[in-house]
Amino acid sequence: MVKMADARILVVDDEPDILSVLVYHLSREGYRVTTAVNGQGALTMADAERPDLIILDLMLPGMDGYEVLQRLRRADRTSAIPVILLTARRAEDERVRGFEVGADDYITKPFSARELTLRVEALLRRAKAEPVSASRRIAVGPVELDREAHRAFSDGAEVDLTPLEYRLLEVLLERRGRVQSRRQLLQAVWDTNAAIETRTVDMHVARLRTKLGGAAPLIETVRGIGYRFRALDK
Amino acid sequence: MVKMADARILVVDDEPDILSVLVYHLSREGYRVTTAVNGQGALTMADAERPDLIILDLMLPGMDGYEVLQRLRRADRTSAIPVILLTARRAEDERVRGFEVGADDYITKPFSARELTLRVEALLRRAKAEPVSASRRIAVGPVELDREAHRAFSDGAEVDLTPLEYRLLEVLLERRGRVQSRRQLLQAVWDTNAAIETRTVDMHVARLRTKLGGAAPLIETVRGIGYRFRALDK
DNA sequence: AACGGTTGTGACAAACTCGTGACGCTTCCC
DNA sequence: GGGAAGCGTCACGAGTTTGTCACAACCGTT
Repeated sequence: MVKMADARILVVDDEPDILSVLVYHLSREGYRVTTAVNGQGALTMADAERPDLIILDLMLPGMDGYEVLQRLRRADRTSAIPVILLTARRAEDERVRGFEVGADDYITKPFSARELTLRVEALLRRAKAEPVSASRRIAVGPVELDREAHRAFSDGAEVDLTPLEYRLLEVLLERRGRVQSRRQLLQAVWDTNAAIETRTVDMHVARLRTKLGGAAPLIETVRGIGYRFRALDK
Repeated sequence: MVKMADARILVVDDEPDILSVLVYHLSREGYRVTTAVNGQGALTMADAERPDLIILDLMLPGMDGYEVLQRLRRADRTSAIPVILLTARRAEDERVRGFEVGADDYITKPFSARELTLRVEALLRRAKAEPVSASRRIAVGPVELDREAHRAFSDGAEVDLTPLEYRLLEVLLERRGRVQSRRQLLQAVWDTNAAIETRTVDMHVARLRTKLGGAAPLIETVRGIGYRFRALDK
């Protein structure tokens, strides 16, 4: 496995104890760690340092974690940086909201050093694997999309998709590996804040699954959250 | 030395290890690499993607490399793409057969990264020296256009086209394989930002289809988007 | 002015797409 | 174990998109 050390990680937390624990473990793994103790600092740091990963506590004085995340995602320079949210709360809707705003992963306090480093490694690996393709062609596992030709392939064979199915697949592929809530998908695929039942997304996911075929479920269901295209990059 | 990066290369191999080695080295050189793991996928891909170069393993499950190559050479759209054959076998007659079928070069496993990139560069340079289109004649599948004489042929027989139909066909042929929205076609064929209904395009496409004849739909409809000219293997 | 050919548009039918209610199954939680 | 919530899937009808016909406007030529 490729060693991911040398990656730069920005840790954002206002509690000194937690901050130091995080810095300790991450440094030990060989990451270069920088810190911020509030939202404004986090944004400044993210923009200046362009870290490879951000670990962000939800509870911050002033601007809270959600807002930091939202601003990160809106800014061109930082919108692609993977973010792990950190929270003491376990509530389900916290998670949902986090994913909807664009978090890539989630850690609840208390956490073990092992859990931390595992998730960090996983995210860095994934980020490296996907060179953020706005390109002509997206390929993930057996599925491919030729955007110029507007064609989709599964296992090399062309798959006939309706316009909506095509867009849905495109969005899922672009955000492969990340959970997308039904609402996010609605927003991305139907673009407007259309008055459409979220259940409708299920229907189209089912249609896509059928058309793409294959034994392994390429589009995974994340119960209570939404869907995720399996990240199968080689 | 001219930098050849940005060229698109299709790599066809069923062994994951070899595939990833190839992809790694080629990506490193700046090429845009796509892959296929069997013959059928390779053909589909070659037709859709129109890579600048194909690296083709002889040993494939199902349809073997020779057959893939033969079919490539028979298809108008892909017949000019340089192909490098890849094989573990050293036998002389393998090489001979490969060249007879239309390979441009040959690499035996194991190979060094340097050998690979040298041959790729050489072939791309050669291919670039002879530009394909903007020429007097465009031929795609059964359809041919003689631009100097301003005449069109289908299956060898001349087709009588109106000026507008001719321009529309020309545009579609030049951008074959890519979807063109009705608006794009209007812009390209009627050039001005003419105040013309987009539905009018449909009408002319229908007229073209009728005149070009043939069972196979040469001009494909991409529902919700527009039209795309397609070349079919013979 | 008539004529033959070309081109744009409205109209309509056919084909296709897509949202939704319904229902049964699974998973989760108490 | 039982109920509730989440999810997969079927079927259907309204709505949209496309293929095609017919026709009128236009244009250069006779």
